[in-house]
Amino acid sequence: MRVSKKAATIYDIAQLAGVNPSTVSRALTTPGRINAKTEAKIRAAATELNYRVNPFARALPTGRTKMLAVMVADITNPVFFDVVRGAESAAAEEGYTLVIAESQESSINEADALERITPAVDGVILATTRLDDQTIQGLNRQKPVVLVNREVENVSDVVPDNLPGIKEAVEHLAANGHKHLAFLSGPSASWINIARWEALLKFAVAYGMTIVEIGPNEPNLEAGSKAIERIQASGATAVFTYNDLMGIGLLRAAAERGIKVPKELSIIGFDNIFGSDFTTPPLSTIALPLVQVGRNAVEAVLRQLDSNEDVVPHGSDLQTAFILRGSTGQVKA
Amino acid sequence: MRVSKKAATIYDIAQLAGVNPSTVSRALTTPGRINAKTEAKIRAAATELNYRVNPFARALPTGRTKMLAVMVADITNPVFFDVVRGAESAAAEEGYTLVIAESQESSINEADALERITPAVDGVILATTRLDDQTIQGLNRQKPVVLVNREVENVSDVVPDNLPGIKEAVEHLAANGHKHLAFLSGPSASWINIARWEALLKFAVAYGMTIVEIGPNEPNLEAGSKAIERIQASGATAVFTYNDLMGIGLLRAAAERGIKVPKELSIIGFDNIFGSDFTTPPLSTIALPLVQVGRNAVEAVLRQLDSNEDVVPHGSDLQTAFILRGSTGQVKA
DNA sequence: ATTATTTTGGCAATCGGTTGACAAAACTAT
DNA sequence: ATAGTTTTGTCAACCGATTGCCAAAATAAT
Repeated sequence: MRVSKKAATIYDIAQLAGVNPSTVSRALTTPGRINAKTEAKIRAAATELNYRVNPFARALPTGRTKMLAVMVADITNPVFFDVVRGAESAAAEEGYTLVIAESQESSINEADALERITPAVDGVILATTRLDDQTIQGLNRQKPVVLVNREVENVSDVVPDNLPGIKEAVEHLAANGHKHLAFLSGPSASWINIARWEALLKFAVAYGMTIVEIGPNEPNLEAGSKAIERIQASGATAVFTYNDLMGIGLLRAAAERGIKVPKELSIIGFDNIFGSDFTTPPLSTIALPLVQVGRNAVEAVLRQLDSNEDVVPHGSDLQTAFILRGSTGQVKA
Repeated sequence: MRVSKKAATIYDIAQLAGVNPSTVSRALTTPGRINAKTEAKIRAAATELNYRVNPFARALPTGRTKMLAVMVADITNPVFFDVVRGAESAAAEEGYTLVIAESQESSINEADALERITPAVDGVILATTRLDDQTIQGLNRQKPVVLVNREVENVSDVVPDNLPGIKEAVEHLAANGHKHLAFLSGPSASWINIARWEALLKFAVAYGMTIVEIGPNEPNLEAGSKAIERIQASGATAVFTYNDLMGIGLLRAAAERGIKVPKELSIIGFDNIFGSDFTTPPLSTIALPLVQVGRNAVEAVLRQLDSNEDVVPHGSDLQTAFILRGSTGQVKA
């Protein structure tokens, strides 16, 4: 067994400083409560002993662990990179530590992982959860929950406004002569998938275009590639994919079959993930302010924790935006 | 404040089952210690109350938290995601939870974050740390440490063998008529950077080629792009970049200047990150078995934890491999 | 039937902090 | 100088589990 001269405790400090342990606790946690000189002495002793508060000992009476959980469906999905990054930095600023868990796109794993982690954290951020509304509401009764890209009644969320980005994108296609659109959809249980579809539907109709949904599909490269036949069969000249990963898959499949993008087919993804501009042509996409989403999610959790509000009102000032790159263009003459 | 009917404790179970709390603890943690019938009754009560052990209460007497920390330099660097993924799944299998912290490529942040997290975990995995050897050895005295892609005396590590992949790559270049190589190096403090350079040097010389080091550089896209002039000036016909990110940056800069890859310049990255095959041409690279690296790192930590070994011997059976894609080819006639 | 042995479960101390209640000390005001 | 207030630090209970020790109960052996 690692011997590791075990960490100093407040009792060690108390002895060194010649005061009671509870005085040490007060000096360290409630500045001002204790006489300045005594506090200085205690702080000096703490420094000398290289004291670090034992987070578990503290968590026991207070119930606060200073940890937040982020649940993601797939840790290798680049969408999460930025969300996690934003969350990480916001959490660190407030002295919180992030715990990241992965559900591997399965609601069973997700429930499991959540059960393991929930007791250990002060709040939970669910990014692309597959849980049903009831489960989420139940969880929210135990610990503050914030949803990313999903809305559930009585649960806080951070959902950038879909409409601006989708509107711009549809406008762009209309301006380039497209008449027939397709949406290569993602998991049917995905709230954001439905939200995207509904917004697309609305704008396509508004601009006098037809649109069909092709799916559901797994939200990955492979599913994007495999869909090429159905896309072609649909007669659509432009296709939105549920996410960039699928868009990239589709781009590849098109290249393999000699289908020219954007000449014969325009492709627009969602998310603007890392690497979406590495492709040839670079993928046009509807970008989410992912870093800010992560930050806002942490803030929302902490707000619930600090205040006694049970629910933070829906809605955020975050917006999507269309990023025009090379995978979209004029419809074939 | 969230009311949350507070979680059931072993005392609640004890009352419901009509036994002593310590009996509950034994029944739940030491199967067999308690009469089967009593244990069944206790388990039933636990299930009925939806009991979850409070990890903090448990951690206090045992000192074990069932959590492991993974420290990464940059959470947006795709290299880490596979490592984290591997680590996550290995940890989950053993009932451990991963805590991920980011140093943002700064040794000060890293020391800070480590100080915050170390008391809360049973072991630490350092991926691309910027800490110096002494600090790492000091940390290793407190908690088991496993290094990824770095070696420090008396500290365990997981380092795939560089040589096979580099050898293959250099051979490939030699077979294609290259005579002058360059290595676009990464951070000078990076152990793996030095290891890669030394291996390249060795094989370049062995195959009768010249090689120069160009750097140090930040390990990101931008630094790769900015290096294009120096690469050209060096007269090298093939360049290895410290990582794929830099290789992709270089690829882009080359495209912008009309330099044909691989006709005029061959480029080989390291790591085989997500997206390295999205580029045009797709990037040839030296792949690390990153997922397995993550898994092995967790295993190494747990081995130290379970046994009383203080150090696990260096070396692993993991290897690098050259992945031939489109960014390398025959030297210009 | 009695003693020896093994199981089983309860008691109580412990981990390292936090915090309400309270008394001693210090300070203020009259 | 005395009573009234405020400040400061101590005491002790508590958070929820774990675990060594021990006695009671059950079982086995003679």
